[in-house]
Amino acid sequence: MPKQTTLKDVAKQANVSFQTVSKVLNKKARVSSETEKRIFEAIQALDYHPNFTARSLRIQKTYTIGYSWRPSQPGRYNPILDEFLQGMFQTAENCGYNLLCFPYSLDPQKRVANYKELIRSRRVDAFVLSTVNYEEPGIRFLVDNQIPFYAFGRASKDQTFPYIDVDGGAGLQSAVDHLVKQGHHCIGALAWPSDSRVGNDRMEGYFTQIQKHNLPLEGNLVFRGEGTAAIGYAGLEQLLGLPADVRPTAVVTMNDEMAFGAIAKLRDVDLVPGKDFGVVGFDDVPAARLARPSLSSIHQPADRIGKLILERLINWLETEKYPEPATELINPELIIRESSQR
Amino acid sequence: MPKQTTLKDVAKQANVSFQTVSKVLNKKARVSSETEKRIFEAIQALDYHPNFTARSLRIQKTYTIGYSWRPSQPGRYNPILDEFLQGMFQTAENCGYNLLCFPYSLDPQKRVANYKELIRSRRVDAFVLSTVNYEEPGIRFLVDNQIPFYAFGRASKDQTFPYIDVDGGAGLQSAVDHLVKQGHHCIGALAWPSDSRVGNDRMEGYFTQIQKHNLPLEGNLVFRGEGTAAIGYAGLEQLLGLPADVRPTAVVTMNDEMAFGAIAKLRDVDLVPGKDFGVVGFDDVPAARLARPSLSSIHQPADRIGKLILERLINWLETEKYPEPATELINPELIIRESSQR
DNA sequence: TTAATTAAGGCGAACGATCGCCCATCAATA
DNA sequence: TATTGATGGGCGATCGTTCGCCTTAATTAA
Repeated sequence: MPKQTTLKDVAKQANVSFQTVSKVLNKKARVSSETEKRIFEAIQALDYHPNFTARSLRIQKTYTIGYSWRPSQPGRYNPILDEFLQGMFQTAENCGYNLLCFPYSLDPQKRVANYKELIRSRRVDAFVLSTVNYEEPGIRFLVDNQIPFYAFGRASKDQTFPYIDVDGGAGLQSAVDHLVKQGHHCIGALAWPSDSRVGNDRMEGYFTQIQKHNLPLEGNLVFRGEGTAAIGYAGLEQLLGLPADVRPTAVVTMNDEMAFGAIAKLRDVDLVPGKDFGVVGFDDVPAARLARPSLSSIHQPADRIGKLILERLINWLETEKYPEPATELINPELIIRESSQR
Repeated sequence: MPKQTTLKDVAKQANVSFQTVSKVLNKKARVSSETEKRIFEAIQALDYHPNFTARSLRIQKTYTIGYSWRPSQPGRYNPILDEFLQGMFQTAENCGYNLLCFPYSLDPQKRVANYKELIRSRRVDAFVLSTVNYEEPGIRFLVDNQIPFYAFGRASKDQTFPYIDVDGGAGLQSAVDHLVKQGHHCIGALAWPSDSRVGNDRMEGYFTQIQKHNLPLEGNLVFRGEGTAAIGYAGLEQLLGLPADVRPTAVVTMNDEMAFGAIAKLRDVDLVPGKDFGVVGFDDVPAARLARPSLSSIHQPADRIGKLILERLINWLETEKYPEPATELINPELIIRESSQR
């Protein structure tokens, strides 16, 4: 590792004090345009890059934001991770910030310890959180200690903190509307277990819109389970087993995997997806577009959300003013494809 | 942001000089067990966490490793990103390191500028690279400037640098072996364009093993295109259109998407995947296990590779000895499922 | 008895930047 | 002539560590 060129080297070359060079770089100096020119030439000639660590120490800011997320289970995958991360990176770089990524512990207490260590050791200025469920001890810790952070997603309603979330409920409303327009009068749902905060937000939109259209809303129109293709398959099997007068002719689902499972079941009983039975997924995974029939699905603009979260968070850090409004909901977009059209 | 507790606070409480506290923490002191106890009690009581920035500045090390990767194209996804990242995070944390992630510019020159800025400003000590194709200017820059880095993947053969890669060729060899065992005597391939380094490494294994088994190896048994389901579909269509005496009864593919496309084609012409025509994918995406028929595929241990790369890189940084051996190949595992069994 | 060694810990300097205060010089004003 | 104000830039202090050298007292070896 070669020795670094420092302010002092530049100063010597330009024949000024090193503090003056610093001031010129930070535009805090009153210097003659002539010396300024000399300084910039020296910087060019020596290929000077300011030492970030030294700057951080003096300024007491790291320009670094911490992020960790729950790893996807083996055999599953996170459909928006890459896009979300890239969105954040972009904004971070534009604003002179960096993202520090660290492992997500499955033990909530250890998670809190992680946040604490990173913030107390001044490795990061703030955090981004995601995969927030109802009770996240990390959130309480951050709020209590007034540590700036933004979440992708809500928690329980009594916890207030800055977040941006996808309005999953609105997404499901538009899905129901769309299916109604396609002529469906009985619409089921393949949902997540009722301890899922994200799932419940989405289902609220389903319930609202079903009622609005005066459609049947019996308990057994909603099948709950984890979001796998197998559960989707089993769920549709059960819905198709209902008596003809209460049997749905379409389903909304909490993710595309369940939707694909449902379509597999339709095939097995010789029903044509779209024509005979409508299916709408959630996430708009790449396979949704490529599948045959292609899958209608609700798309989350992960890239935009990543950018937005970082903009808001950085603005908070720079102005030191708590964001207002602190919470925002982003409308997802229903992408209509073959699986829901007659 | 509350004021930080520093070494001096601890020292005052323990009634020693702050440098002594530092020495105790770094196990570089000879102190009586009694004062040592006092110091640790003070640390506990004040909840002291060493300031990482100050430490970095003094030590001239950041304990931070930079990583950026090519974002997945819209409508596609990176099947091993999450696992690879988590593997790296884990090892990094265990060794007291952190990962700094930054955007990947599509402009190679800007990529080099990015590396340079991060290393010259002393924000990171080293880099991890991935998605390396034949000619990566970033690699030349890092090698020329003797900046420590490890790559996930090889480049052209005349560039020597430390990397770990999946032995894709070995993966394809085992796939061919497996298909031969299933009784196939003519095996095609759905490959990537021939400017893909990763693709060519894999195909080499195919060619080798086809020759070893004395199977036909005509040019038109290999169909090339980007790794999408549509290309897989089109590719298989062409292979099935060959005269009966040179028509393959199985294919290996460069990724699972192409394999799924191929299976879709088989369905359309009423061939039963596995029984009538063998298909082996690559990547072992989650959907491979869940699809019907389930897809045989070649699995890359991304988690293990992430861990390994960081172990090697950190070892290099700590010992300051160029890794030996500098390059390693990891055998992927062929997961046999329905799509390749009769 | 004296010199040499060891234990325990103090202290100044340095890492590379930023910040605020100070001091010349010179022209304009009272 | 003395005062004011602006311009251009120097300089000490500081952020929180670590490192190496030094001091003092006690212990051991010669």
